[in-house]
Amino acid sequence: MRPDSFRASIHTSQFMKNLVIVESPAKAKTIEKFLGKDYKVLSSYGHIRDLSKREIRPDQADDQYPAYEIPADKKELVRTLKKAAKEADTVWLASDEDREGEAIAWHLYEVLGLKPENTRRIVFHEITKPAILAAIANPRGIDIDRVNAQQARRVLDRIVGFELSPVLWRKIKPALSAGRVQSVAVRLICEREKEINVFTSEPYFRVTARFVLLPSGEEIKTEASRRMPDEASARELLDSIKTILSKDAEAFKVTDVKVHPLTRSPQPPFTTSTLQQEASRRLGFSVNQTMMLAQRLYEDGHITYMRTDSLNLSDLALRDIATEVKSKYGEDYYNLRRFHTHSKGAQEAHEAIRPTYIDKTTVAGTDQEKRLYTLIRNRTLASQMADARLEKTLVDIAADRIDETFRAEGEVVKFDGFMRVYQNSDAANLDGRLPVLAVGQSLGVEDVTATERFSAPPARYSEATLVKKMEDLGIGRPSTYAPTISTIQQRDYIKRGEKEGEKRDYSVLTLADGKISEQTLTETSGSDKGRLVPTDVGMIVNDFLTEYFPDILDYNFTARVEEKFDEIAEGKLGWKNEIKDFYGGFHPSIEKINELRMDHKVGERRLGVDPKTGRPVSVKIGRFGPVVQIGEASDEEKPLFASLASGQSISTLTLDEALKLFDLPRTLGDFEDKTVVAAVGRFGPYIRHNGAFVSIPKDMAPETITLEEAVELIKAKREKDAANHLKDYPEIPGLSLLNGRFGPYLAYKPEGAKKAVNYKIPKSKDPQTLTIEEIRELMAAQDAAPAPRRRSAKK
DNA sequence: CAGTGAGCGAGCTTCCGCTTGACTT
Repeated sequence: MRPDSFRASIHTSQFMKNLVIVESPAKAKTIEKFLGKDYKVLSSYGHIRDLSKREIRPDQADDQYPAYEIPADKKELVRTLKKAAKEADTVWLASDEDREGEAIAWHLYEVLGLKPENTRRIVFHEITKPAILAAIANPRGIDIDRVNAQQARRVLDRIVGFELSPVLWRKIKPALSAGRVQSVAVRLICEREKEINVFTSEPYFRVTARFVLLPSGEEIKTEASRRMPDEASARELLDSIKTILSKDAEAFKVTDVKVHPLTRSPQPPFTTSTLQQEASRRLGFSVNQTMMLAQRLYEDGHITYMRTDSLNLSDLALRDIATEVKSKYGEDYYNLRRFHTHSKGAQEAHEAIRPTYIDKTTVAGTDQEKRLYTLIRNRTLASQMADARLEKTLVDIAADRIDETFRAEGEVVKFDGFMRVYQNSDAANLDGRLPVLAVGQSLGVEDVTATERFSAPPARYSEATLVKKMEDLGIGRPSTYAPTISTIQQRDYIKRGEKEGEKRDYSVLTLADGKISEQTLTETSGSDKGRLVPTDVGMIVNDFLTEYFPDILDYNFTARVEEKFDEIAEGKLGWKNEIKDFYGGFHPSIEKINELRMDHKVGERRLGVDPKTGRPVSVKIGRFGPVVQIGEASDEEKPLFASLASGQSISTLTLDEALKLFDLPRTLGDFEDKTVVAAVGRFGPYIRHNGAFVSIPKDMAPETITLEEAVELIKAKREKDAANHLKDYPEIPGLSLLNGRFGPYLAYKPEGAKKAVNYKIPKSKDPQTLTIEEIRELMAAQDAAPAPRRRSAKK
C-alpha cells in the first residue's frame, strides 16, 4: 500500500474505521443503515473456503491437515474483503452464531490475515438496531472448539461422500453419488415403497345413517361406531334395521348427549421446514418454488431470513405484533407466546420467518409472492393470538335390539381467537351445530348406507413430507432441504410419480323407504401422481448401500455423530482424533467391498432362458439405465440389449415382457422405396420413414401396426407439415419459414445436415415480408450468441 | 427429440452447508 493513501486513511478515518462482515448481502444492507457512517458492512456470501478436492486421508493427518482452498468464484470477493480489512482499524466478524457461521468467521480470520488486536467476533440473532448495538458492545473471540466441530462435520461428510460414491461408479454406474444426507433421504422413499408393495388392502364397510328430528325435519348425520368386516354383515345390519323400522318408525332414540368445551392453540411461527410444508399443502408450491419466492421476499425486505430452524421472535417484533393484533382484532384476541424448538440438531442462528413489518397486509410483487407473504403474515399473527374456544357435542343414537350405536359429532366455535386468521392444518374440518337433543328423544330415519372402503397403505412421501421426516431425524439443514431433493432427482434415484392409479369397484348398500338397494360404483386408487417414488437405480443403490454400509445408512447415524460434534464444540473431544477413529472403522469396509468379486452386476435379475436361442435372459442397470440382456459378454455371439419401456421396472419385469422388448424396432415393409420401421422411443411409439418420425396414436401399437396404417400416418403427417410450411427461400437452399407451436420461425437444414437449426424472428418484424438481408443478419446474430448453458447433466 | 450397450487407451463423475448471481426459457 502506498504511504500517502495510508495517511489519507488515517485522516479520513471515519470512512474505514470499522469493517463488519456478515454472511448475506441483504443483511449487510440493513445493518449498514443501523450502524451509520463509521461502519462499512460487507458480505462473505456464505463460506469463502472449502476442503481441497485432492486429499481425504485423515490417517495421514499432520498439522497441515486439512488443506483448504478458495474456490475460483470466490477469489475476487476475497480480494475485495482483504483490501477492505487492510484499510479498516477494526474488523468485526459478524457471521451467524451457529457452527457454520463460527467456521466462516475463522476462515475469514485466516484468509484475510487478520490480527487478534484489531479483530472482534460478534453475533446477533435478530436484525434489529438494539440487538446489533448490543452485539457491538459485547465482542468476544472466535470459539475454536465450535470451529473444530464444523471441521469435523465437513471432513466426515467429505469422507463418506467421496469414498462411497466411487464404489457406486465401479459397482453400479458412473456418476452416481452417495452421502450422509442424500442416501438416507433415498432410503426413506425406497422403504416406503416396499411397505406399499407388500401391503394388502382389505375391504370393509362403513355404515352411516341420516336421522331426522320431527317435526322440524332437521337432519342429523351419524356414523356407526363399528365397521362391518364384509358385505354379508353389513347387509345383516341393514336388514335388522329394516325389520325394526317396519314395526316402529321411531325406534331410534337419543341415548346419550355429551357437551364439552375444547380449546385450540395456534402453531408457532414458520421455520424453513414448516413453511415448505404449509406452502405445499395450502398453496401447492414445490419446495424449490417456495424457497425462490421466499428469497425474493427477503431480498425485497418483506420478511426475515428464510433459512432458519428457530421459532423465536425478537422482542421488537413481539411488540409490533401485539400492537397489530390489538388494533385489528381487539385486546381479547391477543396472547403473548414464546415458542421453543424441540427439533433435533437445531442451531437457531436466526429468528423464525416473519414479516419485517407486520402492519403491511400485502406487498408488491407477483401473485405467488403475495400469497406466500400472506401465509407467513397470518401464521405469525396467529402465533400471538388467543386460543380458540369451541364446544364439542357428541350424540349417541340407538334402538332396542340393534347392537349398534350411531354417533353424531358437532362443533361450535364460541370464540374464534387465532382461527380468525389461520386454521391449523391438523384441525378436523367439522362444521356444524347439531340441533338441541335430549336423551330419550325419538328420531326418524332418512336412510342408512353401508359403503365399501379399503384399508389404505402408508402414503408415499411428497417433497414437503419428506422434508418434515428429514427434520425429525435431524438430517440436513434449512439451507439444504430443497437442494437435496433436487440432487436425488438429478441422480435418477427418485422421481415424481406419474401413475394415474387404477379403477376399483366398490359396493354401496342403501336402506331407504323400507327397501334395501345395492349399487356398484367405481373409484380410482393407487395414484402416485406428484408423489416421490424410487426408480430402479434408486432401489438398487439403496439395497446395495444398506447391505454393505448399514451404519452410514442408519436413520440415527447423523444423530449419533451430532453428539460427537457437540462434545467437540464443548472442548471435550479432539476433532482430529474423532475423525481418525471414524475413518479407521469406515475405510476398511470400502477396501473390502472393492476387493469383493461379484459374479453378476449389483441388482441384476436372471429372468430365465430365451426359448429361441437358449441363451440366458437378465435385467440390470446398464450404462444408460435399466436394460434387458440376452446372452453373455463371453459368448462368441455378442449379447443383445433392449432398454425397458417407461413404467416397467427391474424388480417386476417378467421373462415374457423382457422378450417382447426385442420385437421392436419392427420393419413393416417399404414405402416409396424406403423402409418403414415401428418402435418405441423416449417420447412414445413412433414410425420412422426416410429419416422422418411420426408418432403412433394411442389407439394403435407399434407391435401390431400394419404397413398400410403406417403409410396413412405418414401421409397425414406430410399434409400437416405442408400446412405449416409457409415459405421457401430460393436464395438460401434448405431455409424455410415454418409455423410452429409458438408461431412462425425460420428452420435451416442445409443439404446433408442431420438436424435443422431454428431461428427466432423478432416480434418487431413481420415474418412473411422478411428480406433476405434481414434473414442473413438475424441468423448471423443468433449464431454469434453464446450457446445456452446446460442447466444440468441430465436430459 | 426418437441412441446408446464389457474392458489396450485418458480422465471425469462425487459429499454437506453457507450464500447469491448470471444465464436462458
